[in-house]
Amino acid sequence: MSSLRTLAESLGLSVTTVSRALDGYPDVSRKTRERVTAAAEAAGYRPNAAARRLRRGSAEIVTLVLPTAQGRFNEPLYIELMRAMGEPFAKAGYDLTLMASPPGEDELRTYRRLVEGRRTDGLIVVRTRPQDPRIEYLLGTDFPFVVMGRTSAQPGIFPFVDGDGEQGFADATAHLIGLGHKRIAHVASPANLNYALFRRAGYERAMTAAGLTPRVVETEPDEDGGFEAGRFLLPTADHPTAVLCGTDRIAMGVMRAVRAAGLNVPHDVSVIGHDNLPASTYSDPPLTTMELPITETGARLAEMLLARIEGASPEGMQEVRPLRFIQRGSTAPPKL
Amino acid sequence: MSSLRTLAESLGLSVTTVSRALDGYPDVSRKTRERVTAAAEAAGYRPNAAARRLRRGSAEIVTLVLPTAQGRFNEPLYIELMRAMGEPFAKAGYDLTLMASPPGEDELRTYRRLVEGRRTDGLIVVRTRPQDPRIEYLLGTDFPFVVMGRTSAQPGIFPFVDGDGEQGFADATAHLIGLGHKRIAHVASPANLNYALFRRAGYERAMTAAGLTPRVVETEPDEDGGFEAGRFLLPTADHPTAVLCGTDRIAMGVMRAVRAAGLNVPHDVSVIGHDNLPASTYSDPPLTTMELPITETGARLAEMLLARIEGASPEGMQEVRPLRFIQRGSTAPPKL
DNA sequence: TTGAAAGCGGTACCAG
DNA sequence: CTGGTACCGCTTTCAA
Repeated sequence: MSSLRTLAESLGLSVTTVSRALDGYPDVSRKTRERVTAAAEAAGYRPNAAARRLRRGSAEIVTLVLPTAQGRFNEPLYIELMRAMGEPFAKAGYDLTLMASPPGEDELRTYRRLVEGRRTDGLIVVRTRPQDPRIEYLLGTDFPFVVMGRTSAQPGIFPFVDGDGEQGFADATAHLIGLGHKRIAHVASPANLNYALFRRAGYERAMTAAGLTPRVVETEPDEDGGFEAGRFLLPTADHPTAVLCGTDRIAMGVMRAVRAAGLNVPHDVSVIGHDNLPASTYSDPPLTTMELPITETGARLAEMLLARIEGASPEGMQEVRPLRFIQRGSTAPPKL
Repeated sequence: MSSLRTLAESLGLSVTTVSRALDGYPDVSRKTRERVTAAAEAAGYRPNAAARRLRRGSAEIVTLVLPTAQGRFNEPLYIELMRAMGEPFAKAGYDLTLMASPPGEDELRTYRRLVEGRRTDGLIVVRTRPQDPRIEYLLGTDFPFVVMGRTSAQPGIFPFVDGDGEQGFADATAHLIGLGHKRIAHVASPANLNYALFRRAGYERAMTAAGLTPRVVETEPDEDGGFEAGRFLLPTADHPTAVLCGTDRIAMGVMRAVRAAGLNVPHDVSVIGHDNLPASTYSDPPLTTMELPITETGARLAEMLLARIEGASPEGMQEVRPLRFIQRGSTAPPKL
């Protein structure tokens, strides 16, 4: 309600002076500033965001667009990411908002609206695909954005932070081999999710290096997908003694399939996931898994995006970070 | 980039005409309209959101502020809620955004910024407390908002949709009693969460009605809290044969405590939760639980908020809906 | 059917 | 140190 003008009138000052006093410009007398801030406080004055944006040409907002195909994604992760990024952005004067959008055509339209309507000052892209139309679009503008994850075949340079899924899955595979496993399967997320490619490659590399034959089943990255994959892999006598899963949710499904087949985790079949969901600590048995430490990732992404908004070049803003391996109860040496 | 003015200049028309042509006013010749829309399309014109907002006095945004205390909440639920509300809002021309905020002082400041800076046109409040300062604040303005959940001791009338936790927990208790259970405990969320009060009241009502003695343990509404509560309840010989939990996450922790005590779910101890998390279908055993159907809830809340923004009275916008009971494998008759 | 012009509420340049 | 004033880009009244 209270605008700069009414505030100025009530003080007998000009809007100019009031504006400057509130924005902390140095060229206002201390006494005036104090009077103004007190009055603003008393009147509960907040600048009209739209007016300010129009004038300053900046929305003071950064946006994470979350693709939301039914139940497919790991939502708590993104809320955690929001938490991690919230503070640096707030400190820099930006509101961090999340918009949900079904993937596909509409998603690109959402990006266009945001960018071309200047509804936001920067974007955080998540859930990358190997060749990602959102990133393609953004690279064609010079709009500031950062990516959690990577792409595989994208021309152009952009800031990202990603976990080293290739190395992480190679290490996990080697870990299983070290325990004595030979028949190790990989239940992979669909190849149209970029992380799936890296994780699979790491698994295959480690298997091949050990002279073992990779066996990959591709499935939806949720519990149902894992369950089906498990039902497919387990019935035979020479079933895998260990299953490396693309995500924790897949792993949950696989563990259930193991039980359904009358087998035991980890005694008959070891299971490893990725994401370290809250539920994974409390599954039976607790799930061995790995994760990209999200707090540091978020902080770094925020830093990068703020730098890009300030005009910094994306050069050198590409970071692949090691995954943290979390040993729990779902892995053990194979039965002899 | 392309503004109304540049567009108008390139067409040799006035901004007035171009604006009206694009907004579908009837008083523009068909030929002009076609020329204008084609040119706008070609130039990739999007109206500057800030300018439009300033002029129209509406942000075309509605906001859900998600309180995010570390790990305490059921985030997938809110993403589902966003999905459910997204379409009705989009159809009405509003962007639905989510902002994460740590509860407490800062949260209220967030609300103030949004409301007084006119950064949004409407708010969705979740995770209500019995006497909720956010709702108190909003009731003091005439700003449009809706609530998922209720309060207990709030003066004033506002739109909400909530699950009937009182009846749901009474029914669940009666269900357990029907199975033959007599020693039924309730692991409740803290009393500063409003839903905890209703659920507890329902449990106590059903117990008392059956002539049984209620036994309530209060704990943090997550797996750790459930685990601790379980460890507290289970060691004695006359431990409860059934535990009704305030949330699924509590139930997960309780189930783990049951296993840790060398007991079996549901054979020795039945467990029931609330929320129907994705993980609950895949726990071992799958968790018996209940839920507020979220799609309909979201649709209704969106409808209410749009009506409020249009100036409708909140009168009659209070809905308490029955919970859906989901019978799974974590409940059984008690051992004799 | 079209155009000129007045703002929406701030910010920032310029002058005093 | 303070005030006048020209915008930011769009919508909308009023006049032609």
